Amino acid sequence: MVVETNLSDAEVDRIFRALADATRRDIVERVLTGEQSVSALADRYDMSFAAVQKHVAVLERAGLVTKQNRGRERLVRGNPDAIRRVQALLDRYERLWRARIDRLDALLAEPEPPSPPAPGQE
Amino acid sequence: MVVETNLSDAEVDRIFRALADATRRDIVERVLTGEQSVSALADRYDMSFAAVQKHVAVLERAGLVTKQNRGRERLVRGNPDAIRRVQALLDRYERLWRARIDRLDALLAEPEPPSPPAPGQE
DNA sequence: TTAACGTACAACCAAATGGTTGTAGAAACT
DNA sequence: AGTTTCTACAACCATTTGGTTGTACGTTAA
Repeated sequence: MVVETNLSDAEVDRIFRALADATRRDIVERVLTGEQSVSALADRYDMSFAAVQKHVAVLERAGLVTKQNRGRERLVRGNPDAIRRVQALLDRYERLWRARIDRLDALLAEPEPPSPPAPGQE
Repeated sequence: MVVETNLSDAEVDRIFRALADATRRDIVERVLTGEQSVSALADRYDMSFAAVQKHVAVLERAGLVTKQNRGRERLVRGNPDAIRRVQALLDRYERLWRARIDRLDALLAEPEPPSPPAPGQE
C-alpha cells in the first residue's frame, strides 16, 4: 500500500507539534479506539474543559482528528490517514539511514585504502 | 524485529517536538545520509550559526542525533534507533485504529438492528 | 418556560520557542 | 606568536504555547 506524502512543511510541522504533548497523544489513542465527545474527553484529564478543547483544536488543525456534530455534542474521532502519512515520512528517514549504512559497508568491503581513486581510469 | 518502546512521556515529547520544525527535519536527513560538522550544516541554512547550533542541540536532547568530537569540529550524525522507536509508536496507533475498524465491521455484520437489547434477558 | 448541559471563544498570564548579537575558548594554520 | 576557524554560551527579544477564568449561545431535559 502506497501512502501519499504530499505534505507541506507547515502541515508536517503541525502534525509533529500536535503529537509533542502527552495529553494530546492520549486523546488520539482514545478517539482511535472509539469516538468521544469533547466533554467526555475533558472528564478524563486534570485540566479545564477549555484546555482540552484547545488540545482537540490543535489535533484538528493537524488533521489527526475530525469533529462531527451530534446534537449539542461534538464527536471527536481519529484520522488514520494522517498517522499513515507520518509513518511514511519516518520510513523515508529510515531508508536514508539504511542507504548510508550500505554505503559504509561497501567501503569497508573494498580492498582499497581510503585513496580517492579517480574512477573510470582503471 | 521488535523495537523497544520504553520511552517516557517526556522523551516522546522531545522527539516529536524536535521533528516539528522543517530546518531540524532537514538536518536529520542530512546527517542520516552522512555525518557533518555543525558549521558545515550552518552554511546550508539562511540563519546564524548559533541558531543552527540550537537546532542541533534540540535534536541531540531528543536523541535523534549524536555529536562526536574531531579536533575542533563536532561531527553530527543521525541516530536510527530513535527513528525506529517513533515508528513503533505510530504502528501502535495504527493498530489501535485497525482494532476499532474491525469492531465496527463486526457490528455491521451482525443481523440485529441498533435496538439496545438489554442483554441477558432475551 | 426554565434550568442544565455541551460547546465556542475572548482575554489574560507564565513559560517555552526560535531567532538575534556578542563574548570567549580551544584547535589549526601561517 | 598571531590569526583564523569551529564551537559554546549568555543575554536579549518577539512570538507561540498551554494553561486559566468568564461570557455567550444552541440543545436537551424538567
